[in-house]
Amino acid sequence: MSLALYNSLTRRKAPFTPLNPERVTMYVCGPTVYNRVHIGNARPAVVFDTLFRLLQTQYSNVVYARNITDIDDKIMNTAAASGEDISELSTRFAQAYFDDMAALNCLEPSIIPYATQHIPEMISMIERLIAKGHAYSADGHVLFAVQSMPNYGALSGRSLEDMLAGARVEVAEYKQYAGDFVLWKPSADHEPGWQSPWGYGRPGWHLECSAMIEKHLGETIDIHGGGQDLIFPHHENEIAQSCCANDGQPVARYWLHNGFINIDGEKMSKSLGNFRMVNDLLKQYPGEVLRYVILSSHYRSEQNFGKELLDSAWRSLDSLYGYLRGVPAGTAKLNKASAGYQALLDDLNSPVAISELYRLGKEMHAAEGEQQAQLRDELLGLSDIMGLLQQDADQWFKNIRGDQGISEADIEALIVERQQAKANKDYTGADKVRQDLLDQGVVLEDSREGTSWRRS
RNA sequence: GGCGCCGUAGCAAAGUGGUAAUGCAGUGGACUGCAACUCCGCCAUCGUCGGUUCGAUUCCGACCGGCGCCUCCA
Repeated sequence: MSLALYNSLTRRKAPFTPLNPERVTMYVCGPTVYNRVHIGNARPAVVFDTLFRLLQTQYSNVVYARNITDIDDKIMNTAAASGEDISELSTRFAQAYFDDMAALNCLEPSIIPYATQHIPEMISMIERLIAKGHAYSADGHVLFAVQSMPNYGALSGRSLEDMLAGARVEVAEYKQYAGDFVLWKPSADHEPGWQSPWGYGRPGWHLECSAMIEKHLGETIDIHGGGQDLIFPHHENEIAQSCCANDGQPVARYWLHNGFINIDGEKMSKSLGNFRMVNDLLKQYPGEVLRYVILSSHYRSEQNFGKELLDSAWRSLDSLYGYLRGVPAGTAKLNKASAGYQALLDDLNSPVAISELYRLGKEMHAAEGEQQAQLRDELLGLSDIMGLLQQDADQWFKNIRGDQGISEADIEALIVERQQAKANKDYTGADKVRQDLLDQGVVLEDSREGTSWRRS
């Protein structure tokens, strides 16, 4: 089976065929950098990183771009509130985002374009849209005229009338039509901005993606991804801008959208105060645990994050690493005929692929010698696509869990002490040592070769 | 009001027109000085009610319950 993807535009799953197999292109909407990112931002990063890895098993040249939105009213407000320079603030949080995503085993995208570095391209696109009758300037703004585009609303599946019927926002008086959206807006003197044919101002939110896609990836890309909340208005407007600027050329052929993450059954929101920042979670859980949780459900479904889920994911990963522990290190080797790989090709069915990890792990554990080595390599080949099992198994169990733990030297010393007690048939003493260690999160495992330990 | 999504064991989560993968937890047993690890076994009829069908968790309809989006940046 070859890769099949669910396309939000057609609302169905279809075989993926790139425009140019020699250069497969993917663009994913990255964060607006005005704060630490929350776990909801991590989902698209992990999901599309997995797709990036998967595509690379099929095509030799995959170009993956994920942008940084570094000009935006939210950034301006945050900077104004703290007095920090806007570029310093956005640079700081962009780096924080990179750090967080790296902790989740996300590969670096091929290209990381920044909005502020593409102002000329955006201005040029606006000029084209005006020239072609799709945009107009009014009162220092430039607006996209949605009525000039016949099938505006195709992605989100709504008609202009429907959208306006439910509109709950007052219509600015400079708009010719209530549904028109901003391409360029004026900045006050003290606000960040750039000179343009329409005066000092800054770009509208949607424009950067259209301009950067065109510049770095081309008029029409293969895959465009992002969170479900971006379907409307962001992606709808991106389509409008790019398509109209390029005489009807589609901007993306496959639109992929991941579902939301909720916290304990509720949407993350400021009013509920239930944002889960990736950085905070990383203080309690290895990044791989967060990644495992994200991949343990299908990317299009809603996912509910909670402590129980995270703890259980950690124990689940312990099982997988447990199978690998004691098996000599190997080299990942992808078996393209395997059920796990086929599951990933089927619209990224990571839950099934993960279940195959267990099957392979069990088989490997029961096997010996060359057969075991083969199964190990196959296991690693599959887990590599998902960015899981990226650590040495022994190390996984020795890493300190939580805030702090007893040192390795102290553990070893206590084990020696217990051996002595056992040799003296002082089982009460031996058990006490074990219980003491257990109380500190260390589990002892006796075997013919001696006593080993792990943190739990 | 408009558009759309979801409802599978304690917690998660796949899946299929022919009686439901997998993980965690639980539980019975083997192993162990006792444990841990590991192994063997057990643990669901798929929100409710109708319809279509030889047969539905899977298709259709209704209902109940939960949720998302509906434009200038919450």
